[in-house]
Amino acid sequence: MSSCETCVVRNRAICAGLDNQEINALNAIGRRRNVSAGEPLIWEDDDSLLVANVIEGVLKLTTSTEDGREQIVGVAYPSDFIGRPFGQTSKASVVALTDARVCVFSRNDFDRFARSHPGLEHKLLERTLAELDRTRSWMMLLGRKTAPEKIATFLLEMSERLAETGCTPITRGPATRFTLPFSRQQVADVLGLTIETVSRQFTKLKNEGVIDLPARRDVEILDRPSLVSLAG
Amino acid sequence: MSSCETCVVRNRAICAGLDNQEINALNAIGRRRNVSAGEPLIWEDDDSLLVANVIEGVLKLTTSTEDGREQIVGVAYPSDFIGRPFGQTSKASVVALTDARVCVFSRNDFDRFARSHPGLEHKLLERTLAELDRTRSWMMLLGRKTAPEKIATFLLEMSERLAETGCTPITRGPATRFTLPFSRQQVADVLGLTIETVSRQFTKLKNEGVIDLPARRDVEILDRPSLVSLAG
DNA sequence: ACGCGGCTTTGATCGGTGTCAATCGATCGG
DNA sequence: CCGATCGATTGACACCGATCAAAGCCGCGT
Repeated sequence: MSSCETCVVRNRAICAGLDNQEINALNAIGRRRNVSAGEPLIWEDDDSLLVANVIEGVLKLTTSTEDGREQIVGVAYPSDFIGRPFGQTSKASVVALTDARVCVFSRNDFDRFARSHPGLEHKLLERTLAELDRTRSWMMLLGRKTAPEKIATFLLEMSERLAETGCTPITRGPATRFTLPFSRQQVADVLGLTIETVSRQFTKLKNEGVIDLPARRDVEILDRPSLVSLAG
Repeated sequence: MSSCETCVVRNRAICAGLDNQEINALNAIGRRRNVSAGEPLIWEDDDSLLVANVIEGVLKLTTSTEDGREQIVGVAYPSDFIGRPFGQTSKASVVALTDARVCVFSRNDFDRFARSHPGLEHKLLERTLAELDRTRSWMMLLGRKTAPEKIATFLLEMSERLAETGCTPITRGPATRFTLPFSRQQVADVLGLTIETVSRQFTKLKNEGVIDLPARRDVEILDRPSLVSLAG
C-alpha cells in the first residue's frame, strides 16, 4: 500500500503552516485506513502505537469501568486528531460510530515528524487546547445539569457540530434537521444517563412540539429558542 | 516591578528544551504576582488577556450556570499552566484556593514568544495533552460513578497529586496524610455532588476506619486498599 | 468567658433517575 | 407475507442523592 496523498491534502486544517515539502514528508509516513461502523481503532490502555487524523465519518472516544459502565469522553469528526502523541498509553478506546476513513501514522513516526515541524506542532496545540475547552464545558454538563438540560444541550451541540463538520448538507449555521451518529445507548453514554431516561426525554420534547423525530436517528428542531432555554 | 527571574527558573518543567537566552527572554515578559486564597485571577468569558504559570499554591478552574450552580473543571498545582493561549476568551474562571504565587504573562506577549520558540510550544503541547487525559478520566467519574466511588477516587487522586506537586512534606509515593486545599463545598463542586452528600460519605469512611479526619481539612488514609476497591 | 458567624454535620423527607420488565416497531431473511 | 431479531419505548417501582431544616463545632473579636 502506498502513502495516502489525499489523507493530508484533504485536511487543510492540519496542513496550514506546512510547506509542500513538509506535506510530502508527512504523506510518506501516513497510511489511509477504512474503518466500518462499530469497528475499534484503538483500545483503552493499549500501548499508544497509533495516531490518526479523521478524514470522513465520526468516531467515539470512551473509557469504561471494569463492571461495564461506559462513558463517551469525546467525539472525533472530520479533521480531528485521535490517539495520543508523546504518550506511552492511550487512555481511551476509539471506535467508529459511522463508516469512517482515517489517515493513520505510527506514533513513533508521527512524534519524530512533529518535533521537527513546529508548524504542525502549533496546529496540534491549538486543536488540543480547543478540545480541552470543549471537554471542560462537558464536565459542567455531566456534573451539574439535569436530564432535560443535558438532552437540550446535546441536541444544540449536535446541530452545530454536524453542520460545521460537513456531516449534514447544510454548511452555514446550525442544522435544523440532522441524523445522529449515535444510538440511544450511545447518547446515554455521552450524557451520563440511561437509555430509558434518554428515550423518555426525547419523547417528552416531541410531545411538547420542540423537536420532531421522523426516524430512529433523525432529529428536526422545531423550536430552537425553547431548546436554548431548556439547555440552561 | 522588574521581570520575575525566579518565576521561570523555579519551573524546570517549562524550561526544559529552552536555552539560557530563551529563558532570559521569557523572564523579560513575565511578572510575578501573589494571589491570596479566594482571590480570582481570571473571570469566565473574560477576554483572555492573561496566561500564567503556577509557582506555588493551588487554584481552581470553574464554570458556572446562570442560576449559580458551579462545577470545578480543573485544579492547577505548581508548574501547571493556566489561561488560554491562542484563544479569544477564557472559558473558565480561575480562583486561588490557597495563597498562591504565579508568573503572569500578557497573552499577546506569550503567544508571540511561544510561536517563535518551538521548545516551549512542545512542552506546552505535552502538558495540554496530559491535562486532557486527566480531564477525560474525570468525565468518567462525573458521568458514571456513584457518590462513594467519587469520594474514594477523589481521596486517592488528592493523595497522589499533593505529594507529587510538593504540597505535602512527603515526596516519594502517594501521601497517607495531607491537608485538602478544598472546603467541603469545593469538594462537592469537583465531584458533582452536594455538600451534604460529601460530608456523609466522609463520616461513613471515617466510621468504617478507612480514613481519619483529624481536622476540618485534614485527611489520613488508614486503609488504602479499601479505598482503591471502593474507587472502582 | 461569651456570643457571634461561618462551615460542617446530622436528620427527615422528597423527587429525579435508575432498574427491571414488558411491549412496541422496524428491518431483514426465508 | 411472516416470524426472528434488535433497538426503542413505555410502565411500575425502588433507591440514591438532593433538598430543606436544625443542630453542632470551631475560631474569632470583644
